[in-house]
Amino acid sequence: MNTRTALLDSAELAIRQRGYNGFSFADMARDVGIRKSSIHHHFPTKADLALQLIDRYAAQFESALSEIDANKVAAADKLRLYQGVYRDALSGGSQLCLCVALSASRESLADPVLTRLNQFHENSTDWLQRTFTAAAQDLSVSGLMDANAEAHATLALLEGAQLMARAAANTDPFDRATAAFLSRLSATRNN
Amino acid sequence: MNTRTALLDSAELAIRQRGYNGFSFADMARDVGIRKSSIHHHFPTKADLALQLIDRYAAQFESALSEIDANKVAAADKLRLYQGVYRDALSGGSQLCLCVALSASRESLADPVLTRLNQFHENSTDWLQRTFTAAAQDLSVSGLMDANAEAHATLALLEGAQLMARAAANTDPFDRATAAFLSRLSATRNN
DNA sequence: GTCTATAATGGGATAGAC
DNA sequence: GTCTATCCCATTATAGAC
Repeated sequence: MNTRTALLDSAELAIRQRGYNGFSFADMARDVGIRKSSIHHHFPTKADLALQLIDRYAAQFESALSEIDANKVAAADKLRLYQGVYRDALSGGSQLCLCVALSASRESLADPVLTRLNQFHENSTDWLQRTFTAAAQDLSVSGLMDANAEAHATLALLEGAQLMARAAANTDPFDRATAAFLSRLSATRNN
Repeated sequence: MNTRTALLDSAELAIRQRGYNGFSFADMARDVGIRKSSIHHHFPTKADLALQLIDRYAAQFESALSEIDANKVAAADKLRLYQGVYRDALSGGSQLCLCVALSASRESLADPVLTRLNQFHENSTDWLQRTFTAAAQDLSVSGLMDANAEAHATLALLEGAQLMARAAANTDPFDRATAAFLSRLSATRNN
């Protein structure tokens, strides 16, 4: 495999498991099997690496959302899949999704990284708002409020639930926190 | 003022603004006006300091909840006050409440600190569950689901909303994320 | 209780050979 | 692209004088 890709993979896993401050060039070098000074050839600074990491992640996430949208299913089904993405990312409570991990490490991030992070959050709430607006049409979600409020609440709920589960090193808090949300989604329906 | 108290205050503010890794003995020493080696007289290690900090915080929080309970108001009013605690702690987006800041810095915490943190989360969900159970009696909250699920969802929502707002350095995401929650609470009623 | 002085460690980054 | 060697900095922590 590409050394550059191996470095990105190592960094992403470390950040998701131990946070931005828990990832160091020394650790990555040991992981990949090169010396730490060699990393600077691929990524001049730590901020450069973080920037490319979040860009790669955002692209993957966008494509995951497109895939969800490609299926012509009810809005409730899309929201169920969206919750599943966050639940899967937890890996049983051992890691966060990259965006939550970076949000939690805000104080250590360079400005350009912070900008991309907020862009990521905006893209997420935009997609959620569109989906909740669709739900108001297909009536697949119960107790609907304003779509913008629902979108922000859903993102906060899922990110907060990840944080709780990671603190407890257990999926349980995530499942409890999202149970009420899931129960508002109507049963799957192949329209 | 007590040097010990001044050190705790300085540490708490630093952690809430910049995270657990953004607080150092050097910074505290400058804040308080002593040399950093003198800090070890009051707190042998950084973990000792963190432990005493979270204990102090948990005691303050418990007393705030008792004060909320002391007023014989509807459950919805108590939940509104609870949301207000988290909103006020944000200080316009410049800091988190200590428990969220520590949750976000999980990877750097010593085991005893992590234990207290999870204890704090349990106390919080217990109080919320009792309050949602009361809401099922006084009918002051609309769209009620299972009290345990509501409790975990509310804590995750508030902590996640703080995280979003801190990332954006703005209260706005917090207000949007909690708007739907607030709208479920019936208007104030002096019973 | 506070000071000076000093470990001991680990972090990101650079220069220059190969 | 990767290496060795080195730099510079910040961090927590300790010893011992006052």
